[in-house]
Amino acid sequence: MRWSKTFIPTMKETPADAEIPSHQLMLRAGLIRQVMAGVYTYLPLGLRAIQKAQAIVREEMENADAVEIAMPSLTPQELYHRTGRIAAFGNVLMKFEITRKDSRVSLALGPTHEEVVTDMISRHISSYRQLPLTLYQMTSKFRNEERPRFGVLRTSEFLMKDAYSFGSSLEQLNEAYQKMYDAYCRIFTRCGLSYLPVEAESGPIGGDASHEFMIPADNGEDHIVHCKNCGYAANLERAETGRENPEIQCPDLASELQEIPTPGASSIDAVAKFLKTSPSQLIKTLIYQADGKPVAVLIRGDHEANEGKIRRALGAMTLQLADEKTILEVTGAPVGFAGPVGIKCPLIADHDVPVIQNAVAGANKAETHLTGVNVDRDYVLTTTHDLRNAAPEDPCPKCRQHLVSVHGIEVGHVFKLGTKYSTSLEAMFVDEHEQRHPMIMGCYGIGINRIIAGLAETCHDEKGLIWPMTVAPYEVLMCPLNVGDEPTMQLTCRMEAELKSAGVDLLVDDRDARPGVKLNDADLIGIPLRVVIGGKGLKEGVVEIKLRTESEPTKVKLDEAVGFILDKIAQEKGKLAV
RNA sequence: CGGGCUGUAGCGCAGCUUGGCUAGCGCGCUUGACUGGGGGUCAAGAGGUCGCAGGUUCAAAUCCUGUCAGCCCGACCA
Repeated sequence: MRWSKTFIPTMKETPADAEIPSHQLMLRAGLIRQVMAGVYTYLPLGLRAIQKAQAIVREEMENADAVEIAMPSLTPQELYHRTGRIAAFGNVLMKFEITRKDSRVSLALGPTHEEVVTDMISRHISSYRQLPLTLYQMTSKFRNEERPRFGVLRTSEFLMKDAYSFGSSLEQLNEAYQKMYDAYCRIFTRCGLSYLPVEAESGPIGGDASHEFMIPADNGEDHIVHCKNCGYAANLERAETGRENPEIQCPDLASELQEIPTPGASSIDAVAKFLKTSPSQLIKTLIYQADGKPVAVLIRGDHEANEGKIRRALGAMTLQLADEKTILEVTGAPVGFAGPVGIKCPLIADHDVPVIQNAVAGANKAETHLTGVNVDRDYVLTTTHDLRNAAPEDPCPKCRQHLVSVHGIEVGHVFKLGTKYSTSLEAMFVDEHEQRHPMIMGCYGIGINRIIAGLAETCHDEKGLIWPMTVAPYEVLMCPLNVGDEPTMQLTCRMEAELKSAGVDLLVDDRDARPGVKLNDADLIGIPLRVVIGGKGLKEGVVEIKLRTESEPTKVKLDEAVGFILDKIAQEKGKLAV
């Protein structure tokens, strides 16, 4: 391809709206343009990178015995009613109505396709002999993000590879899951991404039922805790913390329970400051409604409550923070002064709460806190639970060494679904004993755009992008420095023909521009191999060949150049081979 | 949905506080000349409903009200 024939609008200056490197560079290098918040057009360079990533994903999916289909973006709302996800998705699902003759049809743009695929399978698979089966597709997904952000990392329309496995047994599910897990590792390695598989919020099956694939990056939205010692990695929300403390009793050194007026101090920080103590000395008492019934959740003041863990500990279906009215009823005080002592609802506490000696807690009385609060004497617990998010100072749950906290961009998620969708959509099979069972499913997603954005975010320098050879929009960029020079262009055309016939993805910068402009653009768009053809080199009978990652070019004799380039490409690809 | 910020040429910005000449600057773009190895020089140009609507005023980019859009923080996110 000739630069003059394609569309690569590079920008010297950074658009003011872009804050994170991937967004800035993808705009400046002419990969994307914004249409509206959370919606982007992919320009030729961006699209080519996407297509390279897709090709790798496709290869690995086929390799893992998944077969490609294409489901529509237009889906009937009725299916989401049947699985209960019309409510679960809420405003995230893009719903609309169309008119056909006299009837109105309720549609939704597919946010993911569990319903559509399961419904289809339920009509065509009825025997254990037809299982297992894994289907996948790469199509646009639609989610009405309340707040799209971070450029192309979180958008309302995005490309996702989604796969669904159907099996007749747990063994089949586990096998499909493992194949996908392995395929994902191969995909991200081949794409040149450094990634971290982390334990994620688990599904109905529990255990190791869900993993997210994260790209460690400062601008990532997800929080991960990672143990450098044993390799344990988990989503912050999922990571286990603390252990049950068997000795729940009042310490000997307990001081007296004392009521202290704390006017205006209702937040943890305010109370700690007011009483000149640290937040870790406080008991945070959160009033929740679990399946509609109030419950007080005790967390150490400097810790963060984890609603998923609380819900599981209570065995509740729904959990939400109580409203002011309920709080007033249960505690007898406005929001901010709840405490475990004398509260009129059940208590549940995190492991780290009863070990606080002479704690500070709300007095269940307006503008008042208690000091010298101790378990056993002042409030009663029979057991404790893991109810909070991991904190960076927590020890690794596996090896007790230090955890580090990092941000990550989620690029993939594998999930053991179980029978949630097959049950509600009646995707049943008959086993060898003529018994009917719901199929056991798994689902597996990859954000294709995030592969590209993640690379842009993590692989760049001050001059621009640095593509890995495998997903680069082009493998080689030829820069004839003076397109008006006859010998330069003769050589360029000859090499162009030879490289093309050797199957090289080639971009030729044939613009009549200053060398500085071309070389700076070359660095910006980050094509991995650059070939400079200029007067200086021609006099010596050489071209200059440089990897984007190298600082100095190699001078290569004209008749050896093509071979040299082919070797380099193979070498670079070899580094990412699996 | 709460909080903050910003809308002036394709991009980056100044002007607004204190209303007043024909709305400016840099980059980019067009034409020509010179130039030709890291965003070159000179010359001549094109390009604007100052986000939109209403109001105040003799007069609005500037003040007021409303509205729309974008960005950031938070809440939310199968």
